[in-house]
Amino acid sequence: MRLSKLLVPTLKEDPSDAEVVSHKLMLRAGMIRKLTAGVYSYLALGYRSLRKIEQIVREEMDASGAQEVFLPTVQPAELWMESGRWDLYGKELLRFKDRHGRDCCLGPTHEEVITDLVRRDVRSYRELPLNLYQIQTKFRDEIRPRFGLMRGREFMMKDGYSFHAHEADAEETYRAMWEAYSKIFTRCGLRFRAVEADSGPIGGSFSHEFMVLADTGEDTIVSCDTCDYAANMEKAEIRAPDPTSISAWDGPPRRAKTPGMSTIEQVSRFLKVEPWDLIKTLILRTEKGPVAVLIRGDHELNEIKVRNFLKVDELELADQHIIEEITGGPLGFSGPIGLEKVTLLADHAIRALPRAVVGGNENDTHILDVVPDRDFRVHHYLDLRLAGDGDRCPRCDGKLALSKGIEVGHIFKLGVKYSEAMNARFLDAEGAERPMIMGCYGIGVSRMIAAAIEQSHDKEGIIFPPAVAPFTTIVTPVGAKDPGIDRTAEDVYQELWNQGIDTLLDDRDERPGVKFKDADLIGIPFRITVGKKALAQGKVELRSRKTGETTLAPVRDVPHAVRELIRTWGQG
RNA sequence: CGGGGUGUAGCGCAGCCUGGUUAGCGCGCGUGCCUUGGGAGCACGAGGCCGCCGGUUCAAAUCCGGCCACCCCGACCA
Repeated sequence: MRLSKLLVPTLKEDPSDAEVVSHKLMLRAGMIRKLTAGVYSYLALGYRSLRKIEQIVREEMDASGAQEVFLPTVQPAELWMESGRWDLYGKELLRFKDRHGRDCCLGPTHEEVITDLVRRDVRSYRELPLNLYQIQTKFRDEIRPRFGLMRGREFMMKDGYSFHAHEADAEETYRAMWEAYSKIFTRCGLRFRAVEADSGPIGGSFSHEFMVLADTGEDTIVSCDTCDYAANMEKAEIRAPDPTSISAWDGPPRRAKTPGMSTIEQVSRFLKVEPWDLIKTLILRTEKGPVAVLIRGDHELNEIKVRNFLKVDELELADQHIIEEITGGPLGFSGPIGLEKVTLLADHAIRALPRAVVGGNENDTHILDVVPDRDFRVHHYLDLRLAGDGDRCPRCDGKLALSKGIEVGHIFKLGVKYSEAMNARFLDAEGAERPMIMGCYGIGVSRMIAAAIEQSHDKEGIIFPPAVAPFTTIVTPVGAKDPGIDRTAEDVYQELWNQGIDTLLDDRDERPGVKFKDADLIGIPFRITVGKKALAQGKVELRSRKTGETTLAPVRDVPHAVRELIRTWGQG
């Protein structure tokens, strides 16, 4: 295509309302424009990238045995009431009424619709398994959309759902999706990692997130420096410390006045001890009643772990009334000694404390020289905290390290949550009626563009991997008054298209500097510069956006040379 | 939803505190000359309901009130 005919409104300056690089660069490169908060229009370049990613997703999904369908965006409330999510989903679900006053919503996801579709037409185990997917616009009315395509309200997503007669079959598809996702992200030229994720209260299932590695990512990845264990923050397990060799303190506990000192920082400074000598006593409220959780002073609670152990949905810090009722003391001075009324959970690290400081369950009082299991009794020692740099790997002797990523894919074994709620049943070989076992598999297609840019850019602009670039090459004639240059540029351009390489021709009447800057900004992987000097030898220049390396090639060799560059792109 | 901030030409901004010429600057845009290997130069020019509504005043981009939009931080972390 000819750049002179495309709408590519590049910007020299950063738009004031963009914060992250991918957002700034996509705006500057003329790929997208904002319509309203979290909602973007795709211009030619942005849409080409989007479609390239879609196509890769489509090819790999089809190859994995899934079939593409297209489901409605507007969905009736009844379906959501049936699954129970009409009340649960919250304000992210954009609701409205049609002209007849019927409640409707814009689909933020499609479990209900797909389950409804399948339950109507599938009766027998002979028709299973099924794996259906679509690539479609989703709308989630996020509290605070931000970062451009990274966290929009309207976005493009590939969502897939599978239906099975047996667990084993569901797991096989799960693995197939894992493979397909790995191929997709690899083909897109992304550096990524699949990490274990928490599967929530649905139970017994498992889940993986696919994270694009980027320092600017919003999500934290916990990974082992030795083995291939990797998990997200919620899920990351920590190996318990070895039984301590330090003999416990044999003196009695002492009470100390700590006026107004209720935070870990205040108490440790005041008593001249380290934060890891303290025990935080957290009183939590759940729908099954209050519990107390002990965490070392320098550690942080992982609420998901508590939730999963207790099998509760609601979990929050108790208010001061509950705290006083449970502990007899005010908020900020809770401790495990004498806590008889509640279950007491403790992180593994507590057991290894030889001589700790705890709250006194009395205003302005802490207790020193406390020995766990001697001075108070813990009901369960568990892994209850968030992983940190240097914690021990649960699978090997390695150490855990934290890094940042952008979630671009999530695969999930759903089980029978929706099939049960919505009565999606089949008859098995014995003639018994059973709910279908489901899996669901998502890819944030539009987010992948942003992730690719976050991962790959420089001061000049975007550095697109060839597979997701709006165009693979750009032919840039410089020296406008020379008809030989224009003709050669035209020839190269035609030849590249003839050979199936999508190419942009910068036929604008602009100075070379402008063309170069724009080509770099929009991140076309390879630039073919047609200029006087090289052309005198019958050659053109071939430049890699990524490495900046330039080589000379005879005109007829260009398509071959480009293919070679694409092939070796990832190794540069 | 709580807190903070910003709305002035297509984009980025100044002006506002201390009301008073024709509301400026850079980029971009148009025309012409010139230039042509990393966002050139000169000249001329077009382009503004100063977010919206109301109030104060002889007079409002500027002061006051309300509304709207957008951005940032936070939103069960002792």
